[in-house]
Amino acid sequence: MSEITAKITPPQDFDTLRAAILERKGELPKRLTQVAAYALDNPDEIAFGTAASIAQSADVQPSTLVRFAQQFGFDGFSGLQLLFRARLRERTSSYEERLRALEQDGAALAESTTIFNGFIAAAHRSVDAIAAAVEPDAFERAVTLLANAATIYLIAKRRSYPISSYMAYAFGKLKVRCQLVGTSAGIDDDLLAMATPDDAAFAISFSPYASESAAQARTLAARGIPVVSLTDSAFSPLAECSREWFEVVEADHAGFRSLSASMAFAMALTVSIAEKRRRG
Amino acid sequence: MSEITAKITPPQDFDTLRAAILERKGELPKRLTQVAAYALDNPDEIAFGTAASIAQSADVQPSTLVRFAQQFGFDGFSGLQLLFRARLRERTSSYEERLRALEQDGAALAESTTIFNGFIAAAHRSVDAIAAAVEPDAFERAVTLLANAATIYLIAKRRSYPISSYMAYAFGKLKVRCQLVGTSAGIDDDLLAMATPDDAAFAISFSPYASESAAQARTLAARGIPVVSLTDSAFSPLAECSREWFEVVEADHAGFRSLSASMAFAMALTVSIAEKRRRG
DNA sequence: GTCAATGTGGAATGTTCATTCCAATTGCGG
DNA sequence: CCGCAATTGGAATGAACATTCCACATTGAC
Repeated sequence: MSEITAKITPPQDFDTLRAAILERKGELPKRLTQVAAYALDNPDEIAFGTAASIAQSADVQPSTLVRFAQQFGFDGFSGLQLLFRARLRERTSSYEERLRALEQDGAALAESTTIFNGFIAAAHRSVDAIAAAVEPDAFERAVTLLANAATIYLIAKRRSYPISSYMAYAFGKLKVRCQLVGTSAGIDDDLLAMATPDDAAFAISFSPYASESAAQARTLAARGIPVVSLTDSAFSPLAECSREWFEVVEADHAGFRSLSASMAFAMALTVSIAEKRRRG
Repeated sequence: MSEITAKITPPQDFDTLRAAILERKGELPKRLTQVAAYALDNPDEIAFGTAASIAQSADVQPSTLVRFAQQFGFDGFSGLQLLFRARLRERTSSYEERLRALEQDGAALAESTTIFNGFIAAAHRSVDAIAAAVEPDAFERAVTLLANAATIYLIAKRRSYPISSYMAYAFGKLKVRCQLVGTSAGIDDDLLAMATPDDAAFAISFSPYASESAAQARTLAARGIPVVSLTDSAFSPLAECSREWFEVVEADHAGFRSLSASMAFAMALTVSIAEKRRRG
């Protein structure tokens, strides 16, 4: 009983699999062709369903699904299904695929190159994520709120400080009055004591949240000063005391995050506010 | 044994569930709060994983996941998981709609939305540009140079200051000695006078170039201290006095630039340096 | 028309998984 | 400090599942 089907290595990503299916579609037996057509037409079903449910939809037996997967070098149906799931995960950020292509050369790459590519990919994903997460209406409300403020207080400590410092720089250029809170010790609270309900605040804080930022935001909110915030989780203490808040999930590489997406958001907010003021 | 938990009907869609979780996050026990945070921060994991794998990631027991789901009226964990899957199915289409709206450019859109989309697109382009522009070998050389320095001096003024300030923050966490130059008036030159050829400098400057940054970099270079720089043009005064220099062209929107690509580069450099040191 | 080879359906199997249950622990009110 | 209730961890359970296997059907060759 000589094994004809030499052990082929299965496709590693969805596109390769798709190409392989299309290529062999003609030479496949009837039922397997049926599965092939169904798989390419209903990839989402394959990703989420169970073998039994998919088999029913495609009008074949579960065992046929297994045979189909084995035709393409997988151990069983589950291995093939993983590729369909991965596709769904990465559809938003196709950069994962690009990165994996980069990493395939990876053995020969210097570690610094791997790290660099990782941060580039993370930046892309982060920007995609914030583009999807920010609701235009909420953004517009936040802009209006801040544009109407006499002075905008920018609250940020530690990791988020670079963002607010860039906003302060840009506001300066744009002739929008703002006050950076979070620089050096002590004077912060005195500064904030001067804020009135005619003003507004923009607070930024990422996990692990600096307790002063949250406390300051809460204090301002309690005094009737509207707070807009940028944070990385709905569980942030900032979320609950803000009129409007936005979530930015900076993808990380090896546990470190760049601020790429936050920076883009911050500049969009800054310029939008200035523009709204200019127009009256 | 009177049943207290009257049979509540579970949320029917993801947004409702999300709202319910946020609403009750305060009154939930510790482990369930942990699950709540994990679920909202890693929805994709919930959608695809098995109860066991998710439990491990979230650092709880599988049974806790079931209890969590039951808190919100589901029979078990599987019912809750369905909502996370449905969300993923729908997200793809809504994200594509968003991109289409982005390209249609603005008829009915609020101005802030146009600006926001513009900065998102600019961030994408910038990151692509720097990924293409940075040569791995040069990057590796720069990392080596800076990793060997006793103290790393970070020179940046104005627009580039937020980047160096984030690097300084990260270096602090990573236990890499560095000195931020460019904060307040006067003391800069005194600081730099202490630098020796065992040290190194990383300078950042974008057009219009702050004259002090260029002058400081030149002075250091003349004293035999290696300088690495990040700038936006080959004509930058920094380029000529640097051992290694990198070009980042931040795409702009309406004349304003975010620092998205520079931030990604800076973090890649920072982490690479720390990693190289750690490995000896 | 017969035989062999290939393809197919469906039951049987063994594994993985969600769920349940109970004991141990923690936190809280007295 | 004690006792009770709520919460938690982890093993036990039973259901759902992918996979395998075998009998049967179909196809194509001689």
